[in-house]
Amino acid sequence: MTIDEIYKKEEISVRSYHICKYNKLNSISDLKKYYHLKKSFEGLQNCGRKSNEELINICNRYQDEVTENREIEIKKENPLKSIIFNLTRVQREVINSFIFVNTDSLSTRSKNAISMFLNHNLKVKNFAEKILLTESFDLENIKNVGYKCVPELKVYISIIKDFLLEVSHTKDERYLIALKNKFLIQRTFDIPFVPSQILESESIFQLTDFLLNQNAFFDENQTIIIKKALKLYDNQREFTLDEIAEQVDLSRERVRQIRKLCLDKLSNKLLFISNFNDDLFQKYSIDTESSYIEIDTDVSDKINKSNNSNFSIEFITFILSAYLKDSFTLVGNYEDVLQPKYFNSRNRHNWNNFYLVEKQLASEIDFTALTNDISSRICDRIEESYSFHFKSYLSKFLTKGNIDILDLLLPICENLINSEFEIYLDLDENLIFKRNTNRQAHEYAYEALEHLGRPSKVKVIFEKVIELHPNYNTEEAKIRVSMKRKNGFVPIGRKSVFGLKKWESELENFKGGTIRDIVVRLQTN
DNA sequence: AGGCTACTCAGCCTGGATAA
DNA sequence: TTATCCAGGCTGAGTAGCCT
Repeated sequence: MTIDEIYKKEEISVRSYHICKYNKLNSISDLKKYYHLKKSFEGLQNCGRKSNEELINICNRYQDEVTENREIEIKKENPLKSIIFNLTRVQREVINSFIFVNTDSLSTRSKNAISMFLNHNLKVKNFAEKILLTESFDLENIKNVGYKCVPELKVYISIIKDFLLEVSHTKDERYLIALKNKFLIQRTFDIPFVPSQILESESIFQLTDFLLNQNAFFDENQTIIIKKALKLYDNQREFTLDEIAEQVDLSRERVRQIRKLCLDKLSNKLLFISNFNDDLFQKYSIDTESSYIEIDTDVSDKINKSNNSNFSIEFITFILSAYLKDSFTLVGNYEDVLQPKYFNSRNRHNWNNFYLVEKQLASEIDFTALTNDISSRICDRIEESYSFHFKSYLSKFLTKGNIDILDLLLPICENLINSEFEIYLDLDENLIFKRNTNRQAHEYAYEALEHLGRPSKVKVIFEKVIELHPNYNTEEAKIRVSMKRKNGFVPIGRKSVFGLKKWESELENFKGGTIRDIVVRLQTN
């Protein structure tokens, strides 16, 4: 209680009041301290016997309160210390993630300042040691914190302190987690009401949907932009940047920048959902113990149906990757996959899909190098189909040379190349690169002659070509001119008869060449 | 004063689609 | 097969306003 309050209650005289003010004894505890030290107020200027009695009286009257206050002060200090050091692992984790998310939602300036102050260690122990338990702690002394940041950071610290105290009261994990969810959602995103259905179901998809629609992850414009520019929903219309720009009244370029900005932040924002404890296996038969998770239309339908959502397979996979961040790696480029119109495949593979691969397993192989290699092979001109054994090919991309792991990786990689490149292994597990150049006329003629098996007239060869390839659009003249020596043909005589060069060595009694050639040969023999 | 953020603009590049 | 158009990407320069 302050001296002004005492004076207002008319418990002390004007003289005593002035004595207190003049000597900076502004509260009862100040009076008490002074009295405790000097045992009398008479040493103060203007203080006579009457004022002294009055002030001593006040000290005695409010003694209980003072000692109470002191007790509270002691209680406040010591317990917090012991509370923090006695937290269980779950409690610490809960608080850690709370601090992390709260820090992340600060303004850039405050965030940078506070994480610099904490040496980028946002764990509760460090936070408490540097801020809550340091008596001399003063926000304004933190580098880069100015008067604008102070109120924001004050709220930030008090939220964390409140949360810490609340968490310390209970050890029931389920309760803790529900409490954290509610705290987190309400405080982090400033959302006053969270439907209990979301907290109870603990569905990460419902939560994502809710937070997106509440503009919790991004502000209103940003949310509009990512909803239209990213492939978040099933069967959604693709908008051009110009269309979106018109809706949010910004330039096309700015929309692109915001989209990039949000996309870069999206997975970080989604980390929030890992606070939930969703039972993916029971609900959707997603086995989080397996080495590879594939979301097909069946699973996505199931998810959308039970959550009343309409997420695309790609975004569902993305959400899952955030949720399962500790045990799974998201293989695939998120810009490629989530931005339908995005195309940046300068010298690299442009991904169609995401793949959720168990973390350990994913670290064994360089998926990027693998896809880039296949991609560059496909982009090259392939004059002739070729193939090699897939398993030994894969071993080139192992990061730790752990050959034993290949059996586990093979089905994953096979699936990956099927959907990324539409190329398939044959029965002997060979990877086949099919010819990608147009077949030329002479090749058709060659094939036809091989079928005919003996030197034939152009007309016959042409008919054979048409018989073998009814859809091939060509003419007799084109076939005739294509049959050059360099392409492996030999003309025989002057009657438009052609054979294959290779027959000269394979067949007896076969000698190709023009009449002149034949005469020259006979003469030299 | 100087840093940071949000934003715009111009210029140039690329790949895909389509017309010639 | 080649030329052209178009959407979209990247980059650097620059502005305004706010904050420390």
